[in-house]
Amino acid sequence: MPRSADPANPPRPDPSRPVPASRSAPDPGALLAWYDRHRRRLPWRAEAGVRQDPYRVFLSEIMLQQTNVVTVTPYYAAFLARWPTVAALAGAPLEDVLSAWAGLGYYARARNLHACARAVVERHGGAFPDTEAALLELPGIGPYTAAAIAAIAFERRAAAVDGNWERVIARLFAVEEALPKAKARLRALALTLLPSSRHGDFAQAMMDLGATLCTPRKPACALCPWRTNCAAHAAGAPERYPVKAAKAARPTRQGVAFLAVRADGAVLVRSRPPRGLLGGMSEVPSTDWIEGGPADPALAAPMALEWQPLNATVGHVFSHFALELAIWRARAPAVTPAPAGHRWVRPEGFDAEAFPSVMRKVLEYIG
DNA sequence: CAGTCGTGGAA
DNA sequence: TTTCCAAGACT
Repeated sequence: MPRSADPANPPRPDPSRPVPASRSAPDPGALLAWYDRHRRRLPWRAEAGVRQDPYRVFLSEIMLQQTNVVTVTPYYAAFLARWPTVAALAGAPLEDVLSAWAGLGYYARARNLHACARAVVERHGGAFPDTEAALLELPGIGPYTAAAIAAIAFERRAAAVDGNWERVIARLFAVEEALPKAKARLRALALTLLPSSRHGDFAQAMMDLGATLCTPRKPACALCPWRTNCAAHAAGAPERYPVKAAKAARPTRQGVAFLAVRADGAVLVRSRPPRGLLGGMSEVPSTDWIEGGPADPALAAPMALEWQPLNATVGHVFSHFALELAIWRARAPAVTPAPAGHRWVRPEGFDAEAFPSVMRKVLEYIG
């Protein structure tokens, strides 16, 4: 391959800059040796040299998407205790899965987790397929997760390129192209790093490296097994990589939540539409959430009661907008029937409901 | 392909 | 307080 895209105008050495010392290619063996000494013990990780149950790899990988280890840990333990096998999870009602997932965020993951378990049972007889391509066909399993399961559970040679890999590779090769456009280039570079054995260990070693040494801020380059192979380190600017595109500003939307409290303490609740924001989750009835707020909130009240605006606002930040939710509260008689599509839920039943975090904040105002 | 889709912790 | 960030997938 030519060094320049333009053969008529080949790049010329810049005399004002010294030619950088050539770096040898990163050796996967060096990373694996580091991993053998420093591998983290995590609840979903098998002992060294032992292949992990594909279901456990699957469950942990879905939960870990865009979510910290510390946050995932208790959810992983609860799911594994309640649904120890993919067949058990497939047999559960979706509402149970959603309520167990409540608080973890990105609720499409819970819907897809459940759909995937059912697909594994129905299409594959309850055993996860053991190739990256077949895994990729399952709901909720994308390029990263397919490669991670294939490598960790089945010892397939696959590049499980996650945010850690991207950061490590961007630094190793000083990739100037900005994410997310750079994803294809980073993946191509990742494929050049793969070892010829220990594929599961290598996938996890890359993640450990990114999580413990090659961190976004203040990377511990002095301890890195690939220190001498790293272009960003050689340039003295590891934190400059990966380059990222600017993010869009986050607008603020307003709404009003209607907190109807029955004489016995029950609260009026409904379920959100099955897809989209907080899809399938439980909620206190509210107006639409829109920039500038609803013109006439009273029109959205779930039933005719004496609604009292509280001097309180619930603030919550979603991934792509912030929400300010005013609280209107009303007391309802003991025998008030629930309007169509709604139900009364007493506080003892809250744990069985799929209340996302924003709704748990609203429910603090029961009074 | 850029927008959608949560949450809580750290700096 | 604000910003960024964490083992991404789907449309």
